[in-house]
Amino acid sequence: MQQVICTVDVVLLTLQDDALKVALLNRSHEPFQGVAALPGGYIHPQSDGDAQDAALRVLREKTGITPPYLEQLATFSGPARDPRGWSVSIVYYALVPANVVAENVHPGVKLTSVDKPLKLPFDHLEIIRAAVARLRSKSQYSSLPCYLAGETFTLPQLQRVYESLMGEAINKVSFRRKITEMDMLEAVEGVFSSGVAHRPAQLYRLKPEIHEQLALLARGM
Amino acid sequence: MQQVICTVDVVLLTLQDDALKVALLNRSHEPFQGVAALPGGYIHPQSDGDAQDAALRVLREKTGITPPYLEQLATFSGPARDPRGWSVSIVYYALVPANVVAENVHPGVKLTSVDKPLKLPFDHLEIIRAAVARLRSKSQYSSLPCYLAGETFTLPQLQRVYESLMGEAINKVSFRRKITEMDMLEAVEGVFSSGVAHRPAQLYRLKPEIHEQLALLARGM
DNA sequence: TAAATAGTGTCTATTAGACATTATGCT
DNA sequence: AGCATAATGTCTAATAGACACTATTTA
Repeated sequence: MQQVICTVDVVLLTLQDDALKVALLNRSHEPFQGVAALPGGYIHPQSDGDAQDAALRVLREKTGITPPYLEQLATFSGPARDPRGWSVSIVYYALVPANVVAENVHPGVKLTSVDKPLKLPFDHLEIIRAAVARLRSKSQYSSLPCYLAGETFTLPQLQRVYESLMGEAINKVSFRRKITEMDMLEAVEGVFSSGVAHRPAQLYRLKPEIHEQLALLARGM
Repeated sequence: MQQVICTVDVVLLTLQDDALKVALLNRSHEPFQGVAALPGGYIHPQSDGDAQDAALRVLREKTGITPPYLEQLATFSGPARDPRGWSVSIVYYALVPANVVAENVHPGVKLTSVDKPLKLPFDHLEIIRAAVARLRSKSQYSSLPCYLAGETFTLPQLQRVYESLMGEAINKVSFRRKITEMDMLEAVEGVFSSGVAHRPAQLYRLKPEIHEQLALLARGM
């Protein structure tokens, strides 16, 4: 009969100071007790409706966060990735605005730059690299970065999010044409009052019908 | 302790008469014995190096085919998708040229149009829809369709493959510009002699360094 | 040499980016 | 008023598509 260990892991990503951070926490059990790793855990067949439910539960229990966006990344498997034996990890990635992290995150969760050289147990480094690659790839042609920008945001703020993810400046006029083409935002009454000495920008939010969905571009950013 | 059934399923896709077909075979065991379904089976932790190895083994054992392209699609899970209990299926999709199918496929494998209304056990219909959506999506901006076109092919043949997948005509000049931009083909010495009464087309094959990889376009087809 | 399709040159339309101008808040 | 940044208008560059023309094979 089978002896396959079945777990979920979650790559929680957020933007802090224009840099992409991943949430790590010190493991409470063996193997690798005390070592920083991705939040993860066993599937609970008695209570979990599917693997995504398990990922949401694990993320809530371990980090205190319920993410506005969660998507399956891939499944990692093999005999060597976990010292307990042949294992399967169904991995999800979550996008969370910085303020939602700050207000809800459990103490002990560490936000670490994804570009820093990380030492991580299991195949968690490979998993994080895959999640970041997926996010950056989808950011080229979709509304995905909006889920890192918060509940409401201005277009200059959103452009900074896209630029941080892509690692390069975007033409302002082209950016706004693309945002209009995606048809995913609605203006929030009242404007962003920056307190600084210049014209304030209009606030926007994702249209309700877009939540947890993605708007797509025909030809990319 | 856990009671999670861990399996792999494979969506084998091929182009036959310009239509996308999926390989189905009648199940040899319960549940759904005798019913047409995707090739699938248990992971063998003693012998499988990872889930992809299990998918290759299952595909070879059940259909006789070793695919030139195999990629993880997604993992499907939950308590209701399999009557045996809470289950996980790590699903792969394979692209195989029609002639490779014809020359190697086991008797009993049925190729069925993916657009036909299918009655399938488990969540196999949803899985096939996801695989077709992934293939069509990636065909917009990558060399993926080449794996459906055979070992060697002419540019008019390749264009027909792309057009069949996308469901619409492509401008010939633009298509050739995009193929050149992807820089993935090398000419095969000698030309395709169609035997029909017109100018023969140059034969091409994927560059060796592209095999099992994808060439990408900056702005799509 | 006529028919059929391969392959390419070139013009036009569409899309993206550069740059400039106007708008609007604050000090 | 003057500064800073938001928002938009408009010109230019780059890319995509339409169309036509040449090339090469067989009947």
